[in-house]
Amino acid sequence: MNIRDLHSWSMTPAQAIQLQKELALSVRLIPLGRLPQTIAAIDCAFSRDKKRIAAIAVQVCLPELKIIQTSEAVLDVTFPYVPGLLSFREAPVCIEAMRMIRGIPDVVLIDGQGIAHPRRFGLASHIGVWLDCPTIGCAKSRLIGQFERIPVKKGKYELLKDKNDIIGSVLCTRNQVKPLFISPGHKITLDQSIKIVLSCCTRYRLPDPARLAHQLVTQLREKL
DNA sequence: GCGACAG
DNA sequence: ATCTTGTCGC
Repeated sequence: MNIRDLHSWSMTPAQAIQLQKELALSVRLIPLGRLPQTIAAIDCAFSRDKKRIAAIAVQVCLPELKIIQTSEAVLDVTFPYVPGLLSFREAPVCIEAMRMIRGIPDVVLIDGQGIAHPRRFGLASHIGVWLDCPTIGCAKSRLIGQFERIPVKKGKYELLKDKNDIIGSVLCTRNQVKPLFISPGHKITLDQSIKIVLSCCTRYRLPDPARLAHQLVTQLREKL
């Protein structure tokens, strides 16, 4: 897919925080126009020496969830891991992997938070704004937000709130298994995000596309 | 000051 | 994320 640069990735954590506040203004939680026919998922892994980061993008079709194409990218790590600033570490390689994808998927699943973030601009939102396409944050654990009780029945969920905002949901994707933290990243609503993630869940905690991307990037990791 | 803290 | 063995349950 064609992608244009929005900004440099070289900056200090303090500058990164300021940039997130500015870019968060361009996040649009508008409903997805039509039912998604193709969905992509991206996952990252680090080289053994932790100096390089790799990403795999997997595109599948719905509702079959069959792989249409995959792509990969490897870059040098240039930013430390700081809670709240994950995109400055992982977004560059994720974007590069998406650049190698032919066509444009209807929605992209990201391993991290969407707006369920201190400045409402998690990894999924950053990638969504950069690519100007719908993204869903699909995290395995919580960054911020409160919720009532942990759902344990597949398909059930609790709203994730921060102050007076509903920033996402705690979604059970498989019976009796630790829930996922779903939040819209860009150009999609929370309700649609939940439904789409569930439409990708067959027999595992992670939605199939995300699981596939994780398996593939883990293999790629060994060849680094 | 103390704990929490995506990947 | 990464390291790291066995073990409980469907």
